[in-house]
Amino acid sequence: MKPAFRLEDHLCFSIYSCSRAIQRMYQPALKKLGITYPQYLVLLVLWENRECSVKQIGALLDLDSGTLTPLLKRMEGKALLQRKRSQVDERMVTVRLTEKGAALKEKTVCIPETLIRSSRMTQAEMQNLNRTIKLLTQQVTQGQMK
Amino acid sequence: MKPAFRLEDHLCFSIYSCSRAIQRMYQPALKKLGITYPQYLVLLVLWENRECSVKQIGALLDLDSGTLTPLLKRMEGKALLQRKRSQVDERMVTVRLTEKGAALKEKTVCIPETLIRSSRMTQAEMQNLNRTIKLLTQQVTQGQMK
DNA sequence: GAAAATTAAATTGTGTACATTTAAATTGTG
DNA sequence: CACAATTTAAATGTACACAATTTAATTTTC
Repeated sequence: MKPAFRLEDHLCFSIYSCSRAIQRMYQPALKKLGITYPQYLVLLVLWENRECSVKQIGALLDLDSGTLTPLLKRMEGKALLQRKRSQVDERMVTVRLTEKGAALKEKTVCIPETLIRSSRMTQAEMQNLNRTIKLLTQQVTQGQMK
Repeated sequence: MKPAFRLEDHLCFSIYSCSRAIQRMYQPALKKLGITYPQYLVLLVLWENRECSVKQIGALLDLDSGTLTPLLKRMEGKALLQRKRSQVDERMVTVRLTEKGAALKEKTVCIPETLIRSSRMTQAEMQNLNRTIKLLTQQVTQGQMK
Protein backbone atom coordinates (compact mmCIF):
# COMPACT_ATOMS: atom_id res chain seq x y z
CA MET A 1 0.00 0.00 0.00
CA LYS A 2 2.25 2.78 -1.26
CA PRO A 3 1.18 6.31 -0.24
CA ALA A 4 0.35 8.71 -3.09
CA PHE A 5 3.30 10.70 -4.37
CA ARG A 6 1.63 13.99 -5.07
CA LEU A 7 2.76 17.08 -6.91
CA GLU A 8 3.48 18.88 -3.65
CA ASP A 9 5.77 16.09 -2.47
CA HIS A 10 8.01 16.47 -5.51
CA LEU A 11 11.14 18.33 -4.47
CA CYS A 12 11.90 19.04 -8.12
CA PHE A 13 8.66 20.98 -8.39
CA SER A 14 9.09 23.01 -5.22
CA ILE A 15 12.56 24.07 -6.39
CA TYR A 16 11.37 24.87 -9.92
CA SER A 17 8.45 26.80 -8.51
CA CYS A 18 10.57 28.67 -5.99
CA SER A 19 13.07 29.75 -8.62
CA ARG A 20 10.32 31.25 -10.74
CA ALA A 21 8.72 32.92 -7.71
CA ILE A 22 12.01 34.63 -6.86
CA GLN A 23 12.46 35.80 -10.43
CA ARG A 24 8.95 37.22 -10.41
CA MET A 25 9.71 39.04 -7.17
CA TYR A 26 12.90 40.51 -8.62
CA GLN A 27 11.27 41.47 -11.90
CA PRO A 28 10.00 44.99 -11.06
CA ALA A 29 13.39 46.09 -9.69
CA LEU A 30 15.24 44.55 -12.64
CA LYS A 31 12.86 46.14 -15.11
CA LYS A 32 13.71 49.58 -13.71
CA LEU A 33 17.33 48.82 -14.55
CA GLY A 34 16.32 47.57 -18.00
CA ILE A 35 17.66 44.05 -17.51
CA THR A 36 16.34 40.51 -17.10
CA TYR A 37 17.22 38.02 -14.40
CA PRO A 38 19.75 36.01 -16.47
CA GLN A 39 21.32 39.33 -17.53
CA TYR A 40 21.60 40.25 -13.85
CA LEU A 41 23.47 36.98 -13.24
CA VAL A 42 25.90 37.84 -16.04
CA LEU A 43 26.48 41.21 -14.39
CA LEU A 44 27.15 39.49 -11.05
CA VAL A 45 29.90 37.53 -12.80
CA LEU A 46 31.36 40.57 -14.52
CA TRP A 47 31.32 42.70 -11.39
CA GLU A 48 33.61 40.09 -9.85
CA ASN A 49 35.94 40.12 -12.84
CA ARG A 50 35.48 42.90 -15.33
CA GLU A 51 36.69 40.76 -18.20
CA CYS A 52 35.67 37.20 -19.01
CA SER A 53 35.37 34.84 -21.93
CA VAL A 54 31.95 33.52 -22.95
CA LYS A 55 33.21 30.10 -21.92
CA GLN A 56 34.05 31.28 -18.40
CA ILE A 57 30.68 32.96 -17.94
CA GLY A 58 29.03 29.80 -19.16
CA ALA A 59 31.01 27.66 -16.72
CA LEU A 60 30.05 29.88 -13.79
CA LEU A 61 26.36 30.15 -14.68
CA ASP A 62 25.95 26.71 -16.24
CA LEU A 63 24.72 28.21 -19.49
CA ASP A 64 25.86 27.34 -22.99
CA SER A 65 26.68 29.59 -25.92
CA GLY A 66 23.25 29.00 -27.41
CA THR A 67 21.83 30.92 -24.48
CA LEU A 68 24.69 33.31 -23.84
CA THR A 69 25.51 34.51 -27.34
CA PRO A 70 22.16 36.21 -28.01
CA LEU A 71 21.84 37.33 -24.37
CA LEU A 72 25.27 39.00 -24.45
CA LYS A 73 24.44 40.62 -27.78
CA ARG A 74 21.33 42.15 -26.21
CA MET A 75 23.41 43.42 -23.32
CA GLU A 76 25.94 44.83 -25.76
CA GLY A 77 23.05 46.55 -27.53
CA LYS A 78 22.20 48.21 -24.21
CA ALA A 79 25.87 49.29 -23.90
CA LEU A 80 26.35 47.34 -20.67
CA LEU A 81 29.29 45.42 -22.07
CA GLN A 82 31.53 44.96 -25.08
CA ARG A 83 32.24 41.74 -26.96
CA LYS A 84 35.55 41.35 -28.73
CA ARG A 85 37.23 38.36 -30.27
CA SER A 86 40.45 37.61 -28.41
CA GLN A 87 43.71 38.45 -30.16
CA VAL A 88 45.49 35.58 -28.45
CA ASP A 89 42.98 32.89 -29.40
CA GLU A 90 40.54 33.86 -32.11
CA ARG A 91 38.08 31.18 -31.09
CA MET A 92 37.41 33.05 -27.86
CA VAL A 93 35.19 36.07 -27.39
CA THR A 94 36.12 38.35 -24.55
CA VAL A 95 33.34 40.10 -22.69
CA ARG A 96 34.13 43.32 -20.88
CA LEU A 97 32.01 45.60 -18.73
CA THR A 98 31.48 49.17 -19.87
CA GLU A 99 31.32 52.05 -17.40
CA LYS A 100 27.55 51.89 -17.70
CA GLY A 101 27.54 48.20 -16.89
CA ALA A 102 29.89 48.69 -13.94
CA ALA A 103 27.78 51.58 -12.65
CA LEU A 104 24.66 49.41 -12.39
CA LYS A 105 26.23 47.54 -9.49
CA GLU A 106 25.33 50.02 -6.80
CA LYS A 107 21.73 50.16 -7.98
CA THR A 108 21.27 46.44 -7.46
CA VAL A 109 22.11 46.21 -3.76
CA CYS A 110 18.40 46.29 -2.94
CA ILE A 111 17.69 43.21 -5.04
CA PRO A 112 19.15 40.41 -2.90
CA GLU A 113 17.87 42.38 0.10
CA THR A 114 14.28 41.89 -1.04
CA LEU A 115 14.83 38.13 -0.90
CA ILE A 116 16.50 38.30 2.51
CA ARG A 117 13.72 40.45 3.89
CA SER A 118 10.76 38.59 2.41
CA SER A 119 12.16 35.16 3.29
CA ARG A 120 11.83 35.92 7.02
CA MET A 121 14.80 33.64 7.57
CA THR A 122 17.87 34.38 9.65
CA GLN A 123 21.18 34.82 7.90
CA ALA A 124 22.29 31.46 9.31
CA GLU A 125 19.18 29.73 7.98
CA MET A 126 19.72 31.20 4.54
CA GLN A 127 23.38 30.21 4.47
CA ASN A 128 22.38 26.76 5.56
CA LEU A 129 19.76 26.45 2.86
CA ASN A 130 22.23 27.76 0.30
CA ARG A 131 24.77 25.13 1.32
CA THR A 132 22.17 22.36 1.17
CA ILE A 133 20.93 23.35 -2.27
CA LYS A 134 24.42 23.72 -3.67
CA LEU A 135 25.32 20.29 -2.35
CA LEU A 136 22.17 18.84 -3.91
CA THR A 137 23.02 20.46 -7.25
CA GLN A 138 26.48 18.98 -7.08
CA GLN A 139 25.14 15.49 -6.32
CA VAL A 140 22.58 15.77 -9.10
CA THR A 141 25.22 16.91 -11.56
CA GLN A 142 27.58 14.11 -10.58
CA GLY A 143 24.74 11.62 -10.93
CA GLN A 144 24.82 12.36 -14.65
CA MET A 145 26.85 10.03 -16.81
CA LYS A 146 28.10 12.59 -19.29
CA MET B 1 33.94 47.04 5.55
CA LYS B 2 31.19 45.00 3.94
CA PRO B 3 32.22 41.51 2.79
CA ALA B 4 31.83 40.78 -0.93
CA PHE B 5 28.48 39.33 -1.92
CA ARG B 6 29.52 36.89 -4.55
CA LEU B 7 27.55 34.89 -7.10
CA GLU B 8 27.84 31.74 -5.00
CA ASP B 9 26.34 33.48 -1.98
CA HIS B 10 23.18 34.34 -3.88
CA LEU B 11 20.45 31.95 -2.81
CA CYS B 12 18.44 32.94 -5.87
CA PHE B 13 21.21 31.62 -8.09
CA SER B 14 21.71 28.33 -6.27
CA ILE B 15 17.98 27.62 -6.51
CA TYR B 16 17.80 28.63 -10.18
CA SER B 17 20.86 26.54 -10.92
CA CYS B 18 19.58 23.53 -8.97
CA SER B 19 16.25 23.58 -10.77
CA ARG B 20 17.96 23.45 -14.13
CA ALA B 21 20.34 20.71 -12.97
CA ILE B 22 17.42 18.52 -11.92
CA GLN B 23 15.66 19.10 -15.24
CA ARG B 24 18.84 18.11 -17.08
CA MET B 25 19.09 14.97 -14.98
CA TYR B 26 15.47 14.05 -15.75
CA GLN B 27 15.78 14.83 -19.44
CA PRO B 28 16.97 11.44 -20.80
CA ALA B 29 14.17 9.56 -19.01
CA LEU B 30 11.56 12.12 -20.09
CA LYS B 31 12.79 12.05 -23.66
CA LYS B 32 12.19 8.30 -23.78
CA LEU B 33 8.58 9.03 -22.89
CA GLY B 34 8.45 11.80 -25.49
CA ILE B 35 7.67 14.58 -23.03
CA THR B 36 9.35 17.63 -21.53
CA TYR B 37 9.67 18.53 -17.87
CA PRO B 38 6.77 21.03 -17.77
CA GLN B 39 4.64 18.47 -19.62
CA TYR B 40 5.57 15.93 -16.96
CA LEU B 41 4.31 18.38 -14.33
CA VAL B 42 1.00 18.70 -16.17
CA LEU B 43 0.75 14.91 -16.16
CA LEU B 44 1.40 14.85 -12.40
CA VAL B 45 -1.60 17.15 -12.01
CA LEU B 46 -3.80 15.11 -14.31
CA TRP B 47 -2.88 11.80 -12.71
CA GLU B 48 -4.27 13.21 -9.49
CA ASN B 49 -7.48 14.35 -11.17
CA ARG B 50 -8.13 13.08 -14.62
CA GLU B 51 -10.10 16.16 -15.60
CA CYS B 52 -9.11 19.77 -14.96
CA SER B 53 -9.63 23.24 -16.40
CA VAL B 54 -6.66 25.14 -17.79
CA LYS B 55 -7.20 27.58 -14.95
CA GLN B 56 -6.86 24.87 -12.31
CA ILE B 57 -3.70 23.47 -13.86
CA GLY B 58 -2.30 26.98 -13.96
CA ALA B 59 -3.14 27.57 -10.31
CA LEU B 60 -1.43 24.35 -9.25
CA LEU B 61 1.70 24.84 -11.36
CA ASP B 62 1.83 28.64 -11.20
CA LEU B 63 1.74 28.89 -14.98
CA ASP B 64 -0.48 31.16 -17.07
CA SER B 65 -2.45 30.41 -20.21
CA GLY B 66 0.29 31.93 -22.34
CA THR B 67 2.49 29.03 -21.30
CA LEU B 68 -0.16 26.36 -20.89
CA THR B 69 -2.23 26.82 -24.05
CA PRO B 70 0.54 25.92 -26.52
CA LEU B 71 1.99 23.31 -24.15
CA LEU B 72 -1.37 21.56 -23.80
CA LYS B 73 -1.87 21.71 -27.56
CA ARG B 74 1.45 19.93 -28.05
CA MET B 75 0.38 17.30 -25.54
CA GLU B 76 -2.94 16.94 -27.33
CA GLY B 77 -0.96 16.49 -30.55
CA LYS B 78 0.79 13.57 -28.87
CA ALA B 79 -2.61 12.14 -27.87
CA LEU B 80 -1.78 12.36 -24.16
CA LEU B 81 -4.86 14.44 -23.43
CA GLN B 82 -7.96 16.02 -24.92
CA ARG B 83 -8.98 19.65 -24.76
CA LYS B 84 -12.66 20.52 -24.92
CA ARG B 85 -14.51 23.72 -24.26
CA SER B 86 -16.83 23.27 -21.32
CA GLN B 87 -20.56 23.05 -22.05
CA VAL B 88 -21.41 24.66 -18.73
CA ASP B 89 -19.15 27.67 -19.10
CA GLU B 90 -17.87 28.26 -22.59
CA ARG B 91 -14.97 30.36 -21.35
CA MET B 92 -13.43 27.31 -19.77
CA VAL B 93 -11.42 24.61 -21.52
CA THR B 94 -11.52 21.22 -19.89
CA VAL B 95 -8.42 19.07 -20.13
CA ARG B 96 -8.82 15.33 -19.85
CA LEU B 97 -6.28 12.51 -19.84
CA THR B 98 -6.49 9.92 -22.60
CA GLU B 99 -5.74 6.26 -21.94
CA LYS B 100 -2.30 6.86 -23.39
CA GLY B 101 -1.69 9.77 -21.02
CA ALA B 102 -2.92 7.77 -18.03
CA ALA B 103 -0.76 4.83 -19.04
CA LEU B 104 2.42 6.89 -18.89
CA LYS B 105 2.09 7.09 -15.11
CA GLU B 106 3.65 3.74 -14.35
CA LYS B 107 6.61 4.46 -16.62
CA THR B 108 7.55 7.57 -14.63
CA VAL B 109 8.04 5.99 -11.22
CA CYS B 110 11.77 5.86 -11.84
CA ILE B 111 11.99 9.62 -12.40
CA PRO B 112 11.59 10.98 -8.87
CA GLU B 113 13.66 8.00 -7.76
CA THR B 114 16.66 9.25 -9.70
CA LEU B 115 16.52 12.46 -7.66
CA ILE B 116 16.11 10.60 -4.37
CA ARG B 117 19.00 8.31 -5.19
CA SER B 118 21.41 10.89 -6.56
CA SER B 119 20.72 13.40 -3.80
CA ARG B 120 22.22 11.06 -1.20
CA MET B 121 19.84 12.57 1.32
CA THR B 122 17.63 10.70 3.74
CA GLN B 123 13.89 10.83 3.23
CA ALA B 124 13.62 13.04 6.31
CA GLU B 125 16.23 15.46 4.95
CA MET B 126 14.42 15.68 1.64
CA GLN B 127 11.06 16.28 3.28
CA ASN B 128 12.66 18.92 5.43
CA LEU B 129 14.21 20.65 2.44
CA ASN B 130 10.92 20.44 0.60
CA ARG B 131 9.12 22.09 3.51
CA THR B 132 11.72 24.84 3.77
CA ILE B 133 11.63 25.64 0.06
CA LYS B 134 7.85 25.66 -0.05
CA LEU B 135 7.75 28.00 2.91
CA LEU B 136 10.27 30.26 1.19
CA THR B 137 8.19 30.29 -1.99
CA GLN B 138 5.17 31.23 0.03
CA GLN B 139 6.97 34.08 1.78
CA VAL B 140 8.39 35.33 -1.50
CA THR B 141 4.98 35.21 -3.13
CA GLN B 142 3.34 37.03 -0.24
CA GLY B 143 6.07 39.65 -0.35
CA GLN B 144 4.63 40.68 -3.71
CA MET B 145 2.12 43.49 -3.71
CA LYS B 146 -0.16 42.19 -6.41
C1' DG C 1 54.56 20.28 -40.60
C1' DA C 2 50.11 18.33 -42.33
C1' DA C 3 46.09 15.68 -41.13
C1' DA C 4 43.17 14.51 -37.25
C1' DA C 5 41.17 15.68 -33.01
C1' DT C 6 39.67 19.12 -30.01
C1' DT C 7 37.87 23.50 -28.63
C1' DA C 8 35.03 27.96 -28.63
C1' DA C 9 31.30 30.47 -30.53
C1' DA C 10 27.68 30.88 -33.36
C1' DT C 11 23.56 29.06 -35.56
C1' DT C 12 19.23 26.58 -35.85
C1' DG C 13 15.15 24.74 -34.12
C1' DT C 14 11.92 23.49 -30.38
C1' DG C 15 9.79 24.49 -26.14
C1' DT C 16 9.00 27.01 -22.29
C1' DA C 17 7.97 31.62 -19.27
C1' DC C 18 5.65 35.62 -18.91
C1' DA C 19 3.95 40.45 -19.86
C1' DT C 20 0.44 42.42 -22.46
C1' DT C 21 -3.45 42.57 -25.34
C1' DT C 22 -7.64 40.62 -27.34
C1' DA C 23 -11.96 38.19 -27.54
C1' DA C 24 -15.70 35.87 -25.88
C1' DA C 25 -18.65 34.43 -22.23
C1' DT C 26 -20.63 35.10 -17.73
C1' DT C 27 -21.91 37.60 -13.64
C1' DG C 28 -23.36 41.42 -10.92
C1' DT C 29 -26.01 45.68 -10.46
C1' DG C 30 -29.14 49.05 -11.13
C1' DC D 1 -33.36 43.18 -18.74
C1' DA D 2 -29.25 45.97 -20.07
C1' DC D 3 -24.68 46.90 -19.58
C1' DA D 4 -20.52 47.37 -17.04
C1' DA D 5 -17.22 44.57 -14.70
C1' DT D 6 -15.09 40.27 -14.36
C1' DT D 7 -13.41 35.94 -15.82
C1' DT D 8 -11.20 32.50 -18.93
C1' DA D 9 -8.48 31.35 -22.86
C1' DA D 10 -6.06 32.56 -26.68
C1' DA D 11 -2.86 35.41 -29.25
C1' DT D 12 1.32 38.18 -29.63
C1' DG D 13 5.94 39.39 -28.77
C1' DT D 14 10.33 39.06 -26.24
C1' DA D 15 13.71 36.43 -23.88
C1' DC D 16 15.58 32.55 -22.15
C1' DA D 17 17.23 27.19 -22.11
C1' DC D 18 19.19 23.66 -24.41
C1' DA D 19 20.01 19.94 -27.95
C1' DA D 20 22.26 19.52 -32.16
C1' DT D 21 24.90 21.15 -35.91
C1' DT D 22 28.23 24.19 -38.11
C1' DT D 23 32.34 26.97 -38.58
C1' DA D 24 36.68 28.52 -37.59
C1' DA D 25 40.80 28.28 -34.89
C1' DT D 26 44.10 25.81 -32.19
C1' DT D 27 46.44 21.44 -30.50
C1' DT D 28 47.89 16.98 -30.86
C1' DT D 29 49.97 13.26 -33.11
C1' DC D 30 52.43 10.99 -36.26
